[in-house]
Amino acid sequence: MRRSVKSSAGKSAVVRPRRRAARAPAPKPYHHGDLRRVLVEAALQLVGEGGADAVSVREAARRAGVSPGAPFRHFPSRDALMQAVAEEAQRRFRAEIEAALAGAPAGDPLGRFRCLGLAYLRWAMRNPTHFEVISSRRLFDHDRAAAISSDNAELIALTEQTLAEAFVAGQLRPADLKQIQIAGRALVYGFARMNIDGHFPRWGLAAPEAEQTAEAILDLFIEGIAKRR
Amino acid sequence: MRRSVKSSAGKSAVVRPRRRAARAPAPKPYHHGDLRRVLVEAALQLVGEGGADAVSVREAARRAGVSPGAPFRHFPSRDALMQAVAEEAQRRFRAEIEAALAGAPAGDPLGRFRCLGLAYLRWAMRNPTHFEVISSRRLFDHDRAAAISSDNAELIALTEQTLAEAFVAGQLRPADLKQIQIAGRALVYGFARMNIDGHFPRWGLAAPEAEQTAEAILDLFIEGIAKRR
DNA sequence: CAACTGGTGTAATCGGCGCTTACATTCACA
DNA sequence: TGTGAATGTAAGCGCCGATTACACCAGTTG
Repeated sequence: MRRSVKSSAGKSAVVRPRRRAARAPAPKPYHHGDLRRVLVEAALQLVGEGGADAVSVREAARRAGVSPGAPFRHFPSRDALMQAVAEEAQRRFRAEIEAALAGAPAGDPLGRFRCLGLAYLRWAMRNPTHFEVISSRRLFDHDRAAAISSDNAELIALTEQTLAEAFVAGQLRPADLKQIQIAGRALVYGFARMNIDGHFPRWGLAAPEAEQTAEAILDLFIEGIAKRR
Repeated sequence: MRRSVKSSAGKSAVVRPRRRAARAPAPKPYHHGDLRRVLVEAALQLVGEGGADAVSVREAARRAGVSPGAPFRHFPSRDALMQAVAEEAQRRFRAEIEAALAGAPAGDPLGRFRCLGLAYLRWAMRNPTHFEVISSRRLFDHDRAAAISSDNAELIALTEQTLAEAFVAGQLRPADLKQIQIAGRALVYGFARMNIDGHFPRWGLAAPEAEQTAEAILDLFIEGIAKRR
């Protein structure tokens, strides 16, 4: 929408004859080779530059050095491209979460729960546009993106399990676990989206403090659900 | 973006001669009279039908019965129109909040805080697209929308004050009030956006239960910050 | 009353976009 | 070596936001 992308055009540089010379390094192979991946990367880059709305199929094609119609050989629609972009972003997100969880204390479920939330918040704060892509169903159809759905379902199951462990370990005050889980998700998701949606300036929160505030509200929440000592 | 709007066009009905006949009821006055307001209403309607992205200046003009260029006499850009739409939505939101607060218990600050959160959640759940418009800075420039900014600043100040009252009344356990406020906001905002962004189906939350879950997580949060009895 | 002036709408147009179709080129495999 | 499928290009459709030149109308002023 509202393409703000201007694109410096150019591209006039020497339209070499297509016939590949005997020893020339194949200046313009007709077939790109890995266009699909390059398109996703270009789109991911566009997301990083101007948000999800700044992604246009044509611009991605331009950056990949192909004609405007070429991407439609690989993606039936712009939304399908965005879906692939979202899958890639989700892949990175998940890798981060799992890495964080690997370095979490084993015997302290609530501590692991905190690690999960912290990793979620950190990644969202440091990759706001990528987070934006995976957060809204408008940008891609979550239900159809099997990879994403299962990824997310796994993450949901993971927090559920962690919370259950924390409960049996006697770390939680009595409450509905499902409600705790949803509330926790709403908290971190809301904080991340407040960042994306530009709410923090109005709260007097600059970028550097935002991340430590994220940690603070997570701890506030956890204290709220933890059994008082 | 990605106009899905089809618009049945038509509009061919009798292009009466412009000269107004002696007693005719002025079939097509050249000047619309209140185009600005009508455009905002049309845009608001479009938001309700297909989300914020479904708003196009041309479609709003179509529904107002004017030419595609006419809106630009009143709004320098589509974003300016969206800003006006957001101001209208924010006006309604604020009215709802204030009405809810009017019927809140006077001597119980924490109860009033709960009322605030509940009104926020309820309005957001029942007017998801309107909420979407006022929630994202992408759809309009919050900082330039003086009316909105001050509205929102007032709401922020209101919750801050309510929390402070709850604290002096001894209703809160020791904690940073600002952090409580931000956490509370993140919670309700996150829940509302999870609804907008279509997360709830993945959580097994249907529309009817969502609203009572909203209440439940709000209570969970409030119990977390309240002084234990 | 007539003429001017400023506000508001129309018509035409521009470039960008998503997407489709027809055609060109190349690769992989029989 | 030939041939079909895969993958690129070229051209074009209709939509969009936005701009410009022009038409119309209302209210003021002489």
